[in-house]
Formats: sequence, structure tokens, C-alpha cells
Amino acid sequence: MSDISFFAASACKITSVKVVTRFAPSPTGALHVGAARTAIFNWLFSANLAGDFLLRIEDTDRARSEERFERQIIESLRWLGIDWQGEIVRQSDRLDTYGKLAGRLVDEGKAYRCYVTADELGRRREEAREKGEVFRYKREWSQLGAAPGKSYAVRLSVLPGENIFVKDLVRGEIVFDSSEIEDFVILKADGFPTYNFAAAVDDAQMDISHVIRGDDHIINAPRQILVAEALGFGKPKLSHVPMILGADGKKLSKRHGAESVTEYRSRGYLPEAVLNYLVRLGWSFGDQEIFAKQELVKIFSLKGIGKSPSVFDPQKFLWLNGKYLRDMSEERMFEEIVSLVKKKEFPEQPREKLRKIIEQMRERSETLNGIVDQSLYFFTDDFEYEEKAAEKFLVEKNSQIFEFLLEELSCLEDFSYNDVHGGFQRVMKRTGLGLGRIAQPARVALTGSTKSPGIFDVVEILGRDSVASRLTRAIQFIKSRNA
RNA sequence: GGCCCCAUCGUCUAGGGGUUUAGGACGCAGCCCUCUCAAGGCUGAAACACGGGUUCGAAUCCCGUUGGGGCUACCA
Repeated sequence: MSDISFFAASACKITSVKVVTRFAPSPTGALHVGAARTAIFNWLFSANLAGDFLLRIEDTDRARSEERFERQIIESLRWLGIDWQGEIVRQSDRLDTYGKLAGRLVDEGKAYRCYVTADELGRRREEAREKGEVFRYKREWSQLGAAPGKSYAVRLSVLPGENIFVKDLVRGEIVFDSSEIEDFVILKADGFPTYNFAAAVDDAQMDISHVIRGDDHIINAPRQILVAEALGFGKPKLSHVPMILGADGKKLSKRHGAESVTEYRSRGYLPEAVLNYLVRLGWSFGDQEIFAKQELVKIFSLKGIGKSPSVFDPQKFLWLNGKYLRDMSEERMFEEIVSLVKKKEFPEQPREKLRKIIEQMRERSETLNGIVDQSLYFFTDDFEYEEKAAEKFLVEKNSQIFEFLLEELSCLEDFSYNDVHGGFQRVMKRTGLGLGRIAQPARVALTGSTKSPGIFDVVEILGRDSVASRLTRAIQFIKSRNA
């Protein structure tokens, strides 16, 4: 090894700039799962290297940006357990900076004022499209309609015939021909910067060292490089990660059902499951599927990021959520369910009863909501019988089973699981039937369904009174049906 | 159309020249457990897009074809 490379290697270590990443959503909607994954990757990457993770709100689209979306995005990030350092940077607060920088570029002859209106441009584009041609802005129109006081946009001069090299950490080098890039707008007529300008300026001024973002931005890379170069700014290292697609292979969108973190939250998904599922989409670590947050911070690296797009699989997501649901601590589960019960306006339950319901239902559900929704018969005596179930099990020949159960269960000492078990055994003896022949009709009488937790658990949870009234109801039902 | 990206089971993916009869996970099927449904355990079906190279040898490297996706805004 030569001295030079040794020096370079060690210098790199010592002076290596601190890793700074950012998440830069535009507040034009809720936090999309694709954007959430981008945030997770950036956050994990910087956390792994003991760097900073910053948050920047790209609200330069005046028509579509809304403050409520900003709040929603921030809330979603917090919910996911993603935290950032320092103040949130808001681009609308930095209009001055962009204006000055764009002015400087104009003064230096690297950019110019363009008086062609957006409408006119639209017309030209339309015209060209009709003729089957590709429209590209031509600089000679730049002074069209120029007049003092007239509004204009600022465009960056792009020299044609040059190669722009994008060094992508996950894809390698991508070359663009500058002739393909027109003199793009950096400052709109309303004084707001365009995305490519603001992003390049901010990344430099925020000392962003690494940008990890979706594949769909790869086309923007050469433009942002051009901006940084014109301004003499530094350039962050870029990594473009493959996009998340819907089952139809198209970019994930509203058409595919739930697409925002908020929606999954309200459907009863757990934040650690969302994080885990999303991180595994486009990133992997050998055969491992389940990752704790702290573990991810330790092991995450760009090496695990793949190149091909991934299809969002709701089924696997659901399975993962179920996994986490079964793992969740009792206390936290209890709190979540209590607030859900309240929200859904289900009747309030005694603490101990609810605890037992949860214990039984958590392994039969994939989401928090599922636990509550599938427990209706625990919450009220007033439930419907499933038609097929009633037809098969709420029949004359089972009447006696219900009568016996009523007798044996009513006189139990303390209605514990063991007591209930004993009660059923006595009914088995009296009828000469196996447990299966008794449990299934009982299940239907007690829950209206052929599916439920173990019958002794159901009986124990419901309690003496409720069981008695449900058995009576079943007996009545059979009678009235025969009448 | 142009530019750019991508290509292993249905899906997420491991594997990056010989260790591969291509591994894991979801889903699917079967079995076990069992009072039903789950959970859990076990077993099974299921993939290197195609064509050319390079090489003693290619899922792995190169080229092409095909297919998919993205961008093509005074949106981000």
C-alpha cells in the first residue's frame, strides 16, 4: 500500500464528515407508506452511523400544501417512533434565500428570466404532442413578453452536450446527457422555488451528507447536481431505492386500498409491525424477517437494499402484525383495547373480563381492531345467531344438552375454568355424549357462531348470569322454531 | 415517442462463477395438536423471463430481445 492511499484512507476516517440524512415530505397528503419507508431508511442509516436525521417540509407547492397534512405527517412519524434532530426546516420560511440565490445565478449569467407564461408553455406542449413531437423549451422565447413589472420565472442555463454523472450508492454510476435536460425553472413566477432548486439548495445548506430517496427521483438527480454546481455547493451522496408497487405492478396509490400510515394505524396495526414490514420491502438481512427497532439501528446498511421494485403484500403485512400482536405486553395491549372499546362505543367491560377476552382473542386476530370486532358476543347478550350455525346446532335434539348445561352450570361454586370443566363433564356423563357433541351446540348458543375460543374459556368469561340467559335464549329459540 | 431504472417461487427475498437436487418468509395444500376457530409444530406444491456470448463451468459476468416500472410541469 502506498503512502498516498494510506493517507487518503486515514484522512477519510478522521475528517469524514458527519453523516446527516433528511426526510423531506411535501405536505400534500397523509404520510404514504412509500414515503414512510424512505423516512425509515434515512433515519436508520444515520442512526447506524451515529449521524443526524433532519426533517424538512417541502411546502413550495402553494396550491396543494396544507398545514393539517404537515401535522399529520409529523404525528405519523412520531407514532412510528422516528425522531429527528433539531428544528424542522420549512421551505416556505426560506423564500428569501432561494430568491437571493436565484438572483445571484442570474447576475452570474448562469440563469435567466423567462417571460413565457406557464399557460403559453402548456399550449406549445399540447401543440407539439399533437404533432407527435417532443416539446423542449427553447431559450429564444425567454424574453417573449418581457416588460418592466411583468412576472417571470427564472430558468437555469443548461449547457448541452455534457455528461452528468450520478454516482448512486445502490446502483452505481448513471450517466445523463445534458442535451436531454431543458433549461428548467428554478424560481416560479410566484417567487417560490421549484423542487429541484430548493432541494439542492437545502441539502447543501443543511449539510446533508447522504440522500436516500425513491427511484422516481433518479431523473431529478442530474438537475439537482446542475444546481449545486452552478451555486458552487457541495453535493450529497445519492442512493435511490426501488419503489413500492401495488399488486397490479403500478406505483402504489389510493386505488390499492390503504396507503397511508394513518390508515393502517386506524385499522389496528402496530407501529413496530409497520416499521418492520416497510423496512423489509426493498431491504433484507439474510433470511431474517423479524427485527426489533434497536436491532435495526445496529445492523442497517445500504448493502441490504435491492434494486428491483417490490410489491406491497397486504397478507404478509397482516401476518407480521399478528406476530407483533401476540408478542405485545399485556399492559400495553390492555390500554390499546380499552381505548378502542371506548372509541367504538362498545359497552365498557370489567377489567378482569376484558383481560381474559384479550388473552383469548389476541391469537385469533391480526389487528387490534380485529380483537374488538370479533369479540362482540363477549360484550353483549344481544347478538345474532349465524344462520347456518343455528340451523345445524340449535335444533330439538340439542335442547336437552342446553337444559343439562343450564342445571349443571347454574349450581357451580365459583364458576372458575375448572368448575366449568367439571360441569361439562357431568353433562357428558348424563347424556353419554363426547365433548365435541356438547361443545359445538353450546358454542353456537353462547356466541352465535361455530368459531370461538375454547368453550370453557367462553363460559368462564361470560359468567354465570350471561351463560344462563344465553342457554335459555337458545332453548326458547328452538321451541319457537318448532312451533 | 424520448430518457432512465429494473428482472430468482403468486408475493417479499437469500444466493453475486463450481459449496445449489436454488435457501428462508407470506400465501396455498396436507398432517399433527384439538371441543370449533385460531395460535403453534411438521410436510408438500411452487422460481433463476428469453436468446446469444465469455468460461472447463453461469441464476451469478457481458450484449441483445422481451416484459415491467418511473420521469417527461412555473408538482414534489
